[in-house]
Amino acid sequence: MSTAELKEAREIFIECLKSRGLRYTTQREAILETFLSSVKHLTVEDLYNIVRQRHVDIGYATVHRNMKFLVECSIADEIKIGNDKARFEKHFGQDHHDHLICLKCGVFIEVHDSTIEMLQNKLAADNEFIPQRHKLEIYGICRQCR
Amino acid sequence: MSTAELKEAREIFIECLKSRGLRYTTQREAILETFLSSVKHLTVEDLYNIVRQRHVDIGYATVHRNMKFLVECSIADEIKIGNDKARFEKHFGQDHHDHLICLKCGVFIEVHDSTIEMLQNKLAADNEFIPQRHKLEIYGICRQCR
DNA sequence: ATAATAATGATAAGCATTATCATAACTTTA
DNA sequence: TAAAGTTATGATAATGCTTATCATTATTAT
Ligand SMILES: [Mn+2]
Ligand SMILES: [Mn+2]
Ligand SMILES: [Zn+2]
Ligand SMILES: [Zn+2]
Repeated sequence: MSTAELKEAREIFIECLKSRGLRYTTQREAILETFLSSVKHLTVEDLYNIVRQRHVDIGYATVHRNMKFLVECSIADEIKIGNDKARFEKHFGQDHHDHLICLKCGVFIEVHDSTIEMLQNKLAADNEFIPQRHKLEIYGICRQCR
Repeated sequence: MSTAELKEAREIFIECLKSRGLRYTTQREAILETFLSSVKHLTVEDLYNIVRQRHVDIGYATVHRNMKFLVECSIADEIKIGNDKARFEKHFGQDHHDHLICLKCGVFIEVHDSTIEMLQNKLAADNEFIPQRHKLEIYGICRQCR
């Protein structure tokens, strides 16, 4: 994530907070920056451990709470697979994509197919259903784990 | 579900049990028949409450355990949405389908598009990924809840 | 400075799922 | 059939993730 992107995300975050009468704290800044500068698809626990390197006394609940809040602000997306811990990835500034998920190593491969997206909308329309979001996950074995 | 289908499912179940040295008990029969004759997408708790009408002393753990086992025997499929309770539907004798899920009333609308399925396989192939199963869920508002 | 408001961090609660285990039921062996 | 061996059941405990609670701290408004 570039400095400019980080700056823009921070502005969105601050704006989202302000609109609800909430404050931009040092914890929130640390969580936002950690999230934006880390690899994708991390859990709250992963992020908590990274944030603590810089912000020793931060609480797990604070990280959890604010990751949920980043989702509300459309800065993060939450990914939930079965009963596993939720994982997070950037939403803001990133194109929509789906995931190929390796059953052996757990890697997430990001993919996109606009024809699939279009056909999904058609399925919804055929059923007089108003789609808001969707989830497409393909589980299998990745190249490395073959 | 027709009588013939029920009979066939029972045979598959018994065969699956036998191959593992397990027994076809009255509880297992009650759970299988309840599952096959009920509407789709019920939770273990739902099924537990229905089975109890006929089999008063059955335990929740037994229903849970055996629904998992029906999945192993490819008689049932488990559907897991977010942190909700798992739901089950028939696998045996039913074509693969995806779901439109209403965010208001929770209804599951079953849909299928073979072009989407084909394009999913292409996505996997392009990434040298061997697909085993997938999950496509479209969340939105159904006709009734409009 | 004082009062009001929100955030934090520790911890408890909630909830679905799964494990444990004593007892019961069933099957095999003698 | 009786005894021994095996599996299933049902009650309940344990687990794991998520979320709620609340006393304390920090920030903002008056
Ligand atoms: Mn992703
Ligand atoms: Mn279905
Ligand atoms: Zn892999
Ligand atoms: Zn609806």
